[in-house]
Amino acid sequence: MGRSPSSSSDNSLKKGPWTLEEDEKLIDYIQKHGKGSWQLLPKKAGLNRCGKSCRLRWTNYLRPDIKRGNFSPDEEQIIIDLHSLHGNRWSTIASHLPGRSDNEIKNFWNTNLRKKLLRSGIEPKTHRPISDLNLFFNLLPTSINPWENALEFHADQANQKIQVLQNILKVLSTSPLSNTGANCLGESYNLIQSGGCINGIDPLHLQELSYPLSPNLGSIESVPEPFGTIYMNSMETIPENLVNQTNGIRSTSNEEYSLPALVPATTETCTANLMNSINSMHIPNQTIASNCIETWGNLIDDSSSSLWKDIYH
DNA sequence: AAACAGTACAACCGCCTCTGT
DNA sequence: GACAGAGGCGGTTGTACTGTT
Repeated sequence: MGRSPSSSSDNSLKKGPWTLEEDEKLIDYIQKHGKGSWQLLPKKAGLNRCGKSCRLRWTNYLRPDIKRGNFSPDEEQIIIDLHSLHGNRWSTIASHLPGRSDNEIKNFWNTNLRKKLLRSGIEPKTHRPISDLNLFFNLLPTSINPWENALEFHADQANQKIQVLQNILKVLSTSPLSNTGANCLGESYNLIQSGGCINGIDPLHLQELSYPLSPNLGSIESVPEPFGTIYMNSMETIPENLVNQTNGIRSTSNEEYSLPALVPATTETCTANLMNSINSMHIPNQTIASNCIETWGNLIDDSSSSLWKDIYH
């Protein structure tokens, strides 16, 4: 493969920020003669720049159809979606956003979206949950960083415990998995205990994980397991054998699931809320196997279980 | 007001890919 | 098929700007 001589090899060529005069020369030349060869353009246009520099200046800044200014929420979502699909293929992403250059999108990703995803507990590279909790918590504001607020966090354990259960039940009640009734409860406990999520929601961290939704992530076959997470695109029940092989379930469905607002947790209100949640799941009582109830009872009682340790720590 | 930290973004660099010979 | 030139791409850097202490 051939390689163009580095633009840095000619020290007589100007580098750095473009002046207004240079911009005008470039615009004027291209308007009159078209782009043609970038290699020859600077000489013809009377610019002491390399062709690459001219091309970059034109495509990223000077071309008439360039759109400047803040990215709209729609554009943000498109970028996130496309990034989950194509990775750092900025030019490919830019081709879906008229008026935006690959450079601009790249900068916007690195300075905004990347951090936004990190703060949401999502690894920007993989668009999957951050598996390293230290990394995740380090990204949180210190006011909610459990490492730095250990005492306060500890005091809130009971409240969180109940809240997690509420979230789990809420998620289950809005999940297609709820069709599976008692098995769902039991399996979900196993899944959550292993660090999984239900329907894109991570009950352990009391937050909804919002995923860029890419059609090609829809099938179980097409997605390598990040840390034992299954992606599914159908509303069908997950086969029992498949569930047992994995740690988590995540849906790439477009549906938004909203978690219940955090509530003060007294024993009375929590019990009532839990019972309400269970009742709202439309699971026939007789289908809830006794071992499932026992599992959840043990879960609630056993503060030393690995699940609660995950939450507390 | 000054110093420092964080952010945004234009521009550069080096490698890769495409295309013509 | 091998080679060379040109353009394209993604990663990185430099710097201006803004916010915070």
